[in-house]
Amino acid sequence: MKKAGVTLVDVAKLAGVSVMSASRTMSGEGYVSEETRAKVQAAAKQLGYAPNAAARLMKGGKTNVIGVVVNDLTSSVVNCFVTALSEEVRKVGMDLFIYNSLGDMGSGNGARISQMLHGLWDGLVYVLPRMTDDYLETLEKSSSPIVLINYFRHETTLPVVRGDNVNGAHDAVRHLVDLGHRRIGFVRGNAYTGQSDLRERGYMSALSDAGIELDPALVYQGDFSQQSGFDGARELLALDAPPTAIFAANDGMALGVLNAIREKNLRIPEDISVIGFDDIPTAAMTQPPLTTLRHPFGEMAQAAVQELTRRIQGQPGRRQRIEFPSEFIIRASTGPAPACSTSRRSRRQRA
Amino acid sequence: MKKAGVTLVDVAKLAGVSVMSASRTMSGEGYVSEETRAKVQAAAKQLGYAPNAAARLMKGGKTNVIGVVVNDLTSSVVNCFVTALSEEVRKVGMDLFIYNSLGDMGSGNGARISQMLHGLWDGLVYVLPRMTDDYLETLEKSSSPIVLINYFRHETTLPVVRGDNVNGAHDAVRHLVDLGHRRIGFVRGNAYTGQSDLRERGYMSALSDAGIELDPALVYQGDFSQQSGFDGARELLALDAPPTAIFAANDGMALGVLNAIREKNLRIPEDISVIGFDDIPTAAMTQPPLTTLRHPFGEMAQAAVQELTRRIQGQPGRRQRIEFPSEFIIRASTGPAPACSTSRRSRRQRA
DNA sequence: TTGAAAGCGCTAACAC
DNA sequence: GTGTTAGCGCTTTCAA
Repeated sequence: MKKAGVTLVDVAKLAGVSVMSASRTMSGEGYVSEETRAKVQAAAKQLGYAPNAAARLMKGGKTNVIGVVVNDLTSSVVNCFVTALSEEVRKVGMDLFIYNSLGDMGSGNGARISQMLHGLWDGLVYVLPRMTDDYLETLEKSSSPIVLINYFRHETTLPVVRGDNVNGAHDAVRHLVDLGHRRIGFVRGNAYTGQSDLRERGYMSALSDAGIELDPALVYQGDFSQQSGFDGARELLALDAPPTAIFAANDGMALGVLNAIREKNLRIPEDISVIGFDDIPTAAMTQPPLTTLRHPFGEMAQAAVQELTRRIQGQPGRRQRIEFPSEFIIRASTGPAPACSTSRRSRRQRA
Repeated sequence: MKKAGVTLVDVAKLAGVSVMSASRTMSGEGYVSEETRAKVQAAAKQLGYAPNAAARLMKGGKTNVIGVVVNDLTSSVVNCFVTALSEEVRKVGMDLFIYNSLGDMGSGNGARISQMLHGLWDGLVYVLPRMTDDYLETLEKSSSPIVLINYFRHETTLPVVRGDNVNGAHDAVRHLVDLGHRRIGFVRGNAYTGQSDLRERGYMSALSDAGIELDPALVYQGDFSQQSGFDGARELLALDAPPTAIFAANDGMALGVLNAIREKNLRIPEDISVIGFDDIPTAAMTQPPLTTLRHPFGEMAQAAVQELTRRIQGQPGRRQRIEFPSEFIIRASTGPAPACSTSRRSRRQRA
């Protein structure tokens, strides 16, 4: 381990050349004779030289680094976005650094981050941000290019890449209706990000399109956690007229729903159908595999990176809002409504 | 949105003071009169001034930022460490930035990262690194403080914080033996990180301590994925003398094992017991909840950060190897060996 | 309490 | 091809 503080001057001195030749060798720009290059490289290696990034940046150059800020890295959705972003960013020859705000999206923290960003990043992406108004204001004033992914709460001047929630949820519930379900439960997430509300809107519109009246008893307030999905399903299944299908506002809660159903020894999907949202990796591996919806992570990440690089290069942003339809993924957790469903029962009553 | 490139000179000019006063105001160090301070702050706000981090760093100051490099952010274990590190780092008043190498731990990439690190981070943590020898060499030569978490492959001069794998695995298998199991399957992970081997060593030593001969047919080569756990369990259960318990080298594979068992309509743990390793969040939410082992993420993260900050402050590292015992978490996926187990059968044969 | 000057490590621009 | 000069934005001297 060499001492810190080896500078280009040291390398040049040892190699017996000028600082500029050393610089050219290290950065790979401009003409250097093979001989000089070799000498410099040898010297650099011997001294354990590492270029000082800060000094390089100071020349006003791009850092080729994009930062992404998230609230909570344990969220599968966030994870999918971050991984997709890593790949996209790499494709355009840049690097991605991730900052986990651990949920602290207060304005003080916002100021901290936007300070750190200045000069160290070429641009910033916020994934699923859940920030205070102050924070948003700080960002809007920032001089660095910024793109938000899946931000829904307020109007903003910042560019936003979004997945569609309403239509996706509508499709899902419509699918259940088409399968003959009439009593369809909904498990809400918390309101932080605004996504749960949108998904609920899709749920309601699909019901109303099908002429089914909304039964408030079938809507449970969860918090996006698996546990809350479990609790919610337990409650819904205990109703006098339990649902024959449950739509959860995210996959995490849907997993809890599956567990609760299994606990009651009901079969999926014969007795009850389940749909989630997000298509987290586990969703494909449950038993039965979960029918769900997904935002197109890859495409959204690509759009965000494109929009960001455009702005980094000083070109005008192309679009202020880029919306992607969600994909409906039908797996084995949904099936025809059971024969003993409400519709059948009502028919019997008529008879 | 203000134009980029607002500098301290601009602020000072607008405020009608010297650059130094502006600097002192912004950094909060040194004496500035209330009046000057107010003027400067007003000017800064009006111009949308943000200090240029790069320039600050160049003065050789600390950045108060620690970087963590991971291979794969989708791994739950990595995720747990990263989150724990975020918290620890924040506790000591620093910030954590995460870099996802996406599995590219070749030496070229290593050089890239260690270049970026230089000057931008005060120190680096590598979590579960799976790097080439070249890469490791680059790191060892680096002048920045570095700590590795859960690195097992080679000897290194870098400080390493490790979880114990051998004894943990030994405990787990010993537990099964105590419950009467004699035929215990093992599902290996791939060898990249060296952890699977260590866990297997614990498995073998526990068997041999109990006087059980190792049956190679009971060891399946997986790759840490849920799918491979599923495949492995299928194969083991199809044996003429199937195991009454399966120990998987990680929780992901254990989840696959659970699915395969369920698919065969066997009961857990009445017919067959399952143990995983890592205690990923889902492990507590399976049905039945998974018996497993965990590295103490929080304590390990704390140790890593402590060791790193010590080195950042120029103090000598306290220890080169810090090892933590793993915790054995008994949940409901393990139980007494079934009555029709091999031991019983052999007794019958004797009779 | 404030300001002027010097310089951090590097590279763009211009000579040689 | 190579070297010299200047300066990025900031802070650490030191002097006023």
